[in-house]
Amino acid sequence: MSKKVTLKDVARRAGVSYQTVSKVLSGQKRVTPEVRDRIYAAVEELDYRPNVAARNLRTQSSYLLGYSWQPDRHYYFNPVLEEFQQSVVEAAEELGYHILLFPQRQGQDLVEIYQELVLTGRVDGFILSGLEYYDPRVPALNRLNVPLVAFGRTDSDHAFPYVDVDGQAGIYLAARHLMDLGHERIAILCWPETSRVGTERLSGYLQAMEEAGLPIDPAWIVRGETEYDFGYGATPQLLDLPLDRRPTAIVTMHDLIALGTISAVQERGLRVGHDIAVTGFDNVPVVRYFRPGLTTLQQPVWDVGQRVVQMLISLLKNEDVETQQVLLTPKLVIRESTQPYSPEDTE
Amino acid sequence: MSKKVTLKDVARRAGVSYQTVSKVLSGQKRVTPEVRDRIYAAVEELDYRPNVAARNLRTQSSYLLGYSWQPDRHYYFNPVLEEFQQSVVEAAEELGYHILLFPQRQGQDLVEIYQELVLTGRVDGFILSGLEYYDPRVPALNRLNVPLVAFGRTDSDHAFPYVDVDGQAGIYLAARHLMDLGHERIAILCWPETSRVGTERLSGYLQAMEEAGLPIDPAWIVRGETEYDFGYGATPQLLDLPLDRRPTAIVTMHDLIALGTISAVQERGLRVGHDIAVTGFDNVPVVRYFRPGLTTLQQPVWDVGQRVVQMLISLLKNEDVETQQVLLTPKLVIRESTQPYSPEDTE
DNA sequence: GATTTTTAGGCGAACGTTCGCCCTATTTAG
DNA sequence: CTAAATAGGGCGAACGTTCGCCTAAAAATC
Repeated sequence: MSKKVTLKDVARRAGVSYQTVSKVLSGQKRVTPEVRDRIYAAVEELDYRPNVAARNLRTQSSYLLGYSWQPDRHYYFNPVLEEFQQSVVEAAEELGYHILLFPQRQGQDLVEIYQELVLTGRVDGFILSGLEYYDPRVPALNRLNVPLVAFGRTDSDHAFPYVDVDGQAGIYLAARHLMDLGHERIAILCWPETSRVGTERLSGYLQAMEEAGLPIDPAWIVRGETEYDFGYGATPQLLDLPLDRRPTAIVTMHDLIALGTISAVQERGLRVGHDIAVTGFDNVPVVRYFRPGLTTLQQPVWDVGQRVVQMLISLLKNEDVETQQVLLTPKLVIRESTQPYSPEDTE
Repeated sequence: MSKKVTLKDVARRAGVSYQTVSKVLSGQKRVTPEVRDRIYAAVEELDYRPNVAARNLRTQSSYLLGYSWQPDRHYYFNPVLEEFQQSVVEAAEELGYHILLFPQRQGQDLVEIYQELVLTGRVDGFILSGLEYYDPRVPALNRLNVPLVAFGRTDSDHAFPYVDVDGQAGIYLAARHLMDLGHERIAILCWPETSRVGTERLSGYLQAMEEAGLPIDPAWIVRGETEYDFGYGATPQLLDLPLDRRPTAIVTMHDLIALGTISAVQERGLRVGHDIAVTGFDNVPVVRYFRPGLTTLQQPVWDVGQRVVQMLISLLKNEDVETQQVLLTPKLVIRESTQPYSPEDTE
């Protein structure tokens, strides 16, 4: 392989100084058309590309955005983050940036890892996802004065730029939809109180119930941590309630919880949809393979990714960003798991 | 934020030249213990980290490995590549490298994209996945003289380093397992002939049948492209065969195909496992939620990722790599979808 | 026609490393 | 006791850009 082509090679061929070539290529200087053409011809003939290491050193930036996600090592299934990542990669490339992936092993000091990447100048900024209450990364990165934009929010102590999907509005939509179908006794399977996302989604349920003037039986709010197993395990105790307290609809935090619930409902011989309506969250691809089709909420994940990157790069360029906090609304996808409530039916 | 700390800052504090600091930190020079301690103390106090842009410029390398995967934009579900990516990220970091992600939009010139990253010095090498017959990336990168290691093989025209899972051995294992259970009429749902992975897996089936001296009815080999829908759609035509030609077991190329098959079998009122045994491939996480449990093949994906990275980095360092072509065997995971063949049963 | 402004392009410096070579003082060998 | 070897550390240069400033010629102004 031939040696690397540099600015000097181009300059020699075009008969100008290499600094002039640099300026012409970056559009910072106008020159006579002849010189311009000579330069571009030389670039073409030599197949010149600027060396990023040199540019990075000079401009003190890496044009790299750090990103990391923490999967459960024994359970790879996260279509939402998968789509988010892909969106982020494309958006970054369009703006001349790339995504640098780094690991976040459990047990290792998170902040340390992020700090290392900043101090070595590896990355210009970070994309965060999977935030929880009091996420240590936000204050740490603020202290290091490094830009970040998150997919998701944390506690409101520190103001920081993010794009998030409004889980409250989502569950509110689901609950309203059920009420429109005539359901009044609506239960919810939700995540532990320590989950910010869960708490927020729950509040959408509470809001919808309150607005509609529907009473909430404390037994209708069940908390759990796993996905399918939680739905499968928690549903029987809802179905065991006296008939006048038994919910006719179950809202869940996630599609997989909903699948567990549906399974439990079916094992009772109840009809999903009519007897017990069920909703999920995320519209994960595999729900396609289950019947009845699951009514669920679709997050505008691709859009989130695009906006996160655009916002982060604006921040890096010191452009002022209009809104630093964006909240997008999920879309209700209605399928067969939610049907009009018809009390005179089976059983 | 204070200014960046450089070698010169450390040197000034330690009372030596900055080049000496560099050499001590990289272990290239021995110095008196006192000087050594002074240097390390200064590093500690100033929290010094070497600047990677400068290092990259000087060493003419980026310590970045390029990786890209082409997902179906409207269908995010690829647990295997998800695990592979995570493995690769961790392995790279352990060896002082990072993964750079870049997009591969359809319709765009693949080779162009890879070339750009090489000529600008953005990456030192590439990790490839999702290879197909005559993959244009392999010869293109060879021509550019840039190291690559692939997860997967392509046609054997160009010898190149790869780590792959032996699909032939995998399907062979599945077929043998079915034979051990007494099955003799075994069908296979496979991918189009244009699929290298599919062709290879099919040959495992052919090998097992031949070794066992079992005849193959041409109707037992069905080809299709989608996943669940293919399994669901193609199975009835197998079940419609005259009883003496009807398969008692169906081997498939993928778990999702198997799920479609199971669904079709169940709709016929046949018992999955006993009447019709079914096997999948990949052991994707969601099979957990289906009953009966699916017998399938688990790829050692994590291991593949580790080896790919180790091999690539060895190549970059010009260390000689013993074996440039590694083939790992998948593990058969036996669940309820394969049971002993018992012909006197139902129907 | 003399002076000022603009234009085209050159030049030096710096970004923060790594690496080879050089020098001096000490140790070892003869 | 002298000559050679070694250890400790310094110094200059280079990696390939970008950026500000400078100069000479051409153009515009009075």
